[in-house]
Amino acid sequence: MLTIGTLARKTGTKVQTIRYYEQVGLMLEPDRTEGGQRRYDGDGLDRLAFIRHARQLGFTLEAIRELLDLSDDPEKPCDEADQIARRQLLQVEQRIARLEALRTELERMVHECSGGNTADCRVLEVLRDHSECLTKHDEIGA
Amino acid sequence: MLTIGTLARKTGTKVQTIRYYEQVGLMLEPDRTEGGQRRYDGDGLDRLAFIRHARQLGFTLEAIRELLDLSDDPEKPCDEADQIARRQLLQVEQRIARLEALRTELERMVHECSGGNTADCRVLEVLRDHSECLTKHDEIGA
DNA sequence: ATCATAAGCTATGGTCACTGTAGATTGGAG
DNA sequence: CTCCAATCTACAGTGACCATAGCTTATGAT
Repeated sequence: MLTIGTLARKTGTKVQTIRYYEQVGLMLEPDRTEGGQRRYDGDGLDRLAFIRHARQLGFTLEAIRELLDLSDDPEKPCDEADQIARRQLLQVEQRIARLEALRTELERMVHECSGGNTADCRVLEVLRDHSECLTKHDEIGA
Repeated sequence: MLTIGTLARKTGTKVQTIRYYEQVGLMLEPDRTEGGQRRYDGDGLDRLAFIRHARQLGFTLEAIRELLDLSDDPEKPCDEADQIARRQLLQVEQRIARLEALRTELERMVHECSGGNTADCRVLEVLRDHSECLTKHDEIGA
């Protein structure tokens, strides 16, 4: 039986985060000691590892919830899990594309800065005048 | 003189967002009509355009605050603005690197899914067992 | 001059995925 | 039995907004 702290260490998760996952229904309510402290078994560890791994791959908690539901029912067809992963892949690809446009723009800003004073700073100038941009970068929140 | 709604349309910003920028001190308090409605001039428009453009390039509001301060004082040396932009570039590059690792992993998951049922779904399997990963992807929040 | 209504106002709460804090309680080692 | 780290609950805060409620103002039509 693992304390929440041990579980946290084993999975690289903050203790509060585990409690948060329980609160939002991703982690199941574990057994408690007489005094009310959580004690986890192997299943709890597996489930948390699954959640953390999916988070590292950028899945939202909502997507992870779906994946866990699928995972709990081994008879269901695999399509849904596949769909979720494909959606995630698409999102990652879009993010990369947008970030690459930003990188280009930032590189241009930085390389053109010749080190005078802010009155003729290229960085500020580019920010002031969007029309100087070579790339499109229209959405906010990379 | 522009109403907040017109300013919003011209810059592709939500009205509430403009009021939020004012609240956190990024936008200066504009003149008001007798009835208390905000009226903006060209400076307000320029300032908002600057903010939005910087946001599109991924700068945080805190970084934008610094950039605006620099921009307001044309005598200051350019180094600081350059530093901020370089930091931003570095962050963007790191994000791209991490997202590319995720893309690789997700592609592998998706391509190996042969479409049975969830019991032997590769997507779920990979999520269950981190050791199957070929790439490192250790931080959360791409 | 009056009226309708679109657009503005403030204040507050919600989002996502946590993180941090305060103050009380528990568990295990010495 | 005492001590202290670890745990507990409950709540507030983060960033960068977005949405809502309930009210007031500005403007164009009559």
